[in-house]
Amino acid sequence: MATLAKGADTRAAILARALDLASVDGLEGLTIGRLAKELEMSKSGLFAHFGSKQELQLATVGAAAERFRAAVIEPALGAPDGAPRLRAIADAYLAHLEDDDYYPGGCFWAATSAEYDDRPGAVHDAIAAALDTWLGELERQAGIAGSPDPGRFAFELYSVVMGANSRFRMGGDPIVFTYARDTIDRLLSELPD
Amino acid sequence: MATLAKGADTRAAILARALDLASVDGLEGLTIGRLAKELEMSKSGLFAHFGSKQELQLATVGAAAERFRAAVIEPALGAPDGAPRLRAIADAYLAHLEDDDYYPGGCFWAATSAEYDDRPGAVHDAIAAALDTWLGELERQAGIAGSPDPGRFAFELYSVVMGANSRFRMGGDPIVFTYARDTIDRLLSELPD
DNA sequence: CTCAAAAACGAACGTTCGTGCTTTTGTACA
DNA sequence: TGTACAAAAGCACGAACGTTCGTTTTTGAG
Repeated sequence: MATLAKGADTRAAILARALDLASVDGLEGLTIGRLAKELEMSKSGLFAHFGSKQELQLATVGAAAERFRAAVIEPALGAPDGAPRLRAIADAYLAHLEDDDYYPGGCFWAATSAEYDDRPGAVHDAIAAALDTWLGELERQAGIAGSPDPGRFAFELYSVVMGANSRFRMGGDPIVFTYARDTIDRLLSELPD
Repeated sequence: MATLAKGADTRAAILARALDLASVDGLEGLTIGRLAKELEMSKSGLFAHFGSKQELQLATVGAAAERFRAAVIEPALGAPDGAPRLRAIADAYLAHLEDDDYYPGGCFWAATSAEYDDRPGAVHDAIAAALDTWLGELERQAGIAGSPDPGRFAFELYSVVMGANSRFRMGGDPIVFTYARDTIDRLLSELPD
């Protein structure tokens, strides 16, 4: 009983590769022809799994959300709510930026949110929803941790980890991770008790 | 004597429009055909000004650097070196994000640096150089202001203003500008005397 | 073993991409 | 007024884009 769901497996393989390509070239630069060539299958065969490029893009966003949850959110679920959870999430995020085995093009959300911030449509909405979910979780945990302004806290945390991604991608100097961790230390130390 | 340098004027008009398009669709999404259509001129006529798409992209990056300097750096030159200069730069940056008359797609550098962080080549290098210049100026001013770690200071300042751009573009809630200004207040208040 | 459904394929479509070549237009100066 | 030169246009090209079609291969259930 080698493979139960052959079609679903292929689809998963397509999306895994699509994630890598999109983190480098964006969701517009993600091309059906190139994706098919890399997977050694035909354009039309690949295309049939999604029916349109937009559906492929949406499926890729969904797969990115899954991978992000597995790499960043779930490892942090062992930490207690509040400040420890916030630290665990931030650590997991920064760690997965330093790990080349994840997106070869850095944070998928940094790349695609900058790409789609001005393009209305379903893809924009899907990315915005994923980011809101993440920021909402940061805000929720900041509230539990006793932050006087959880929205502001979540914004600062988001900014510094995204800034580290941006600067590391462009400048290549890993010292930005130290900067980011120091800033996170300070942010967390300002929380009550 | 209506126009002295007709060719140069056309070129400047092309680049001004290219800046707007690129801030929305990126430097890859910037297309010679579309740019020509919007300016009501022929593809080939426009193309002749640059000779290649990459030259157009590089010229656009140069024009973006000029516009950025005019909108953000020069208005801040009236403020004294150090903390006041840093505040003036940050204020000018945030103000020009709120002004729709500048890039309709938000910060040009946020959009294009995310786009090109993994594409090696001359365009990447030009963007990286412009960002390094800006961050270098922040770092220099932080040093003058007496920051114990100017590199870290510059990183934090960069992260928070870029985070404001990113969140405002995607979420649309202008409260992030308040968040950013509060964070900048705190950063500056930590500088000696 | 059969056979229908699912999956993948190959070829072609209309369009747009960047880029080259040739020709027309406009303008400054002799 | 004629000429030289820069600017813009016109036209065509090969390649790649997303998409559609009809066909072939693979697969799992009866």
